[in-house]
Formats: sequence, C-alpha cells, structure tokens
Amino acid sequence: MPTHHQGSADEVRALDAFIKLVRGTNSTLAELLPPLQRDFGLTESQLGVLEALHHLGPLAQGQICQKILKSGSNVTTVVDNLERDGLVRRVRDADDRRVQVVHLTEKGRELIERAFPAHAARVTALMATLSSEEQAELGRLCLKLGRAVAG
Amino acid sequence: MPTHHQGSADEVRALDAFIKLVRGTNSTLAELLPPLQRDFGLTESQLGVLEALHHLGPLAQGQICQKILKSGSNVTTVVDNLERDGLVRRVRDADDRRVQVVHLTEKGRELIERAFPAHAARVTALMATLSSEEQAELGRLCLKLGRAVAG
DNA sequence: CTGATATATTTCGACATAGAAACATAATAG
DNA sequence: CTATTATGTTTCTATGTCGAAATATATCAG
Repeated sequence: MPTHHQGSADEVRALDAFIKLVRGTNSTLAELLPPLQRDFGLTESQLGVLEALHHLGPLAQGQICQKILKSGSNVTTVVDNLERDGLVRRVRDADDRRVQVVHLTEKGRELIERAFPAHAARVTALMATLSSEEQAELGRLCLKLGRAVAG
Repeated sequence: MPTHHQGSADEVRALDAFIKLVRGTNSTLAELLPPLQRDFGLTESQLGVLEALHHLGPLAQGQICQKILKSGSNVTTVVDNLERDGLVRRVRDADDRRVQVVHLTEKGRELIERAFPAHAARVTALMATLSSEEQAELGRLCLKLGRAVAG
C-alpha cells in the first residue's frame, strides 16, 4: 500500500500490515454477512446477541454490552430491533429495576439454532484458505494486538 | 472462544481464528479512530477519501469507490459531508456530465497533510506490539484471506 | 435521429455505531 | 431519612453503511 507520506521503514511496514488487516477483515465480513441477512434476516450484531443469549441464557443489557463489545446505546437499538421481530423479550429485573434482562423467545431460539451452524460452516469454509497452522498463527497475532490495546 | 455449538475441530479452530481477527481489528480501530475524530474531526472514511485525493489527485466518485472499497451511495454521503465542511469540492466533468470529479480544497490539503502523519505515527506505535516479522506475517495472512474472497 | 441499454450519481429506507444528555433507580453519606 | 452520587438504560444527534429505486447522461442499434 504505497502512500504519498514520507515515512520511515517502520512506518511503511506498520501501515502495510495494518491496511491488510483491516481490508482482510472487511473482505471476510463482506462475504459472510450478506448470506446471514438473506437466509436468516440477521445482522452481525443481532447474531452476536442471539448467540450470547443462547450460549449463556438471559442477560442484562449491560452484560450483553461486554459480550459483544459495543456501546450501551447500541445494544439498546439492537435489542429494540430483535424485540420488534419477536426474537427476544425484555424483562424488568425485580431486584434492580434499572436492569432489563433480555430473554430469547422460542422463535429466537429456533432461529439461532438454525443460523449459527450455517454461519459457522461458512466461516470454516472461508478460513480454510489458510492452513490450520496459519489460522492458529493469525489468531495468535490478532489476540496479541488486541490485548496490547484493550487488555 | 468457546461456543455452545457442537462443531468439529476444524470448525472450532476456524471460528476461534475468525473471532480473534474481527476483535483484534475492532480493538485497533477503537484505539485509532477517536484521536482522529478529536484531533482532526475526521472519520475513517473521510480520512480515506482525503488521503486518496492527496495521493492521486482529483478523482471521480466512482474511482473513489474502488479505492476505499465502499458502495457508491456511501461515497456520496461521505463526500457530501466533506464538501459541507469545505474540505473537498465537486466539479461536474465536462466530457461526461454524469461524473462528479472530487477535488481537495486548500483547507482539505492542509488538513490531510497534518492528519495523515499523526495517524500513521499512531498506527506505527500500535503495531509495534508485534515484531517486524510478526507484522509481515500478519499482513501476509490477511492478504491471503482477503484474496481468497475478493480476488 | 430515436429508442433501448448502460453507466454515474443521488435518494430513500433500514440498520449499526458512538457519545452526550436525560431519566429511572440504587446505594451511600451524613 | 434525605441529599448526593453511582449505575443501567434510553433518547437524541451525527455519522457510516448497504441495497434498491430513481435520475441524469451516454452510448449504441437500427
């Protein structure tokens, strides 16, 4: 990725790796998200919320925030849309009435049980571009990078 | 990333690598974009458009689409906002009047010449979490993954 | 030249996303 | 017990993002 900017060798290398990281991620998502939308009517965030609820059981919205690493206002919006579609319902917590506990509905459970395996199969097929050693190395490098920031 | 889903070893490995890829990318962007907004008032897409114009000179919107890998309607929106802020201007092409050629303004040029080096320095500092060999390997793996999809 | 087709951009509608401010409810200090 | 502070959620405003439909202009067939 040549740039106009006059950078050191360190900068050129870092920018090159960074751009490939962002573009590679975007390319994979561009491949995975349209089928998710077409086959199940779900966005990435909606899938994340449903999967978390399916895996962990009912969660407060604040807990969902932490799981999917998005802002509180965003979780409100995503849960609004899931609730409108009948996939989850909000239950006001009796002990702490500030809290909305989000539950999967039967419809939501049925959907995530179909959608997740299909999505996982697509991810697997796509990642098969890389050998298992390469996949492990990619994961290791991304985790290291992410931890340097967030952890 | 343990999941409820009962998957093969291949699936578990692929999903693990994929989730780390997406989260690592999101974490780095979450670190880089707020300073870009606070210091220069720019979003990622706005930076991309200004950098492309600075590097390549005036471009038709369709060419910008290809450079930043976004949809045409999105480029319209981003250029709208840049134009409103006085950073670019649209010039109707005389030969093909369907085409809008986007030019940097003096204000836009001055801004990108300050913003890009600052951004590049932040990217470099963040990527320094990884050794230069690791950065190169990360870039290689992401490029391979991206090409399997888009190429 | 005219009608059909192709291309560049815009508009529209829906969703994601963040941050700031508002709001409701807890929890704590005094 | 009341005032203050903290916390969980929502609302509001601004952007990005896409796809589909609309619009403007070009191009091409005949």
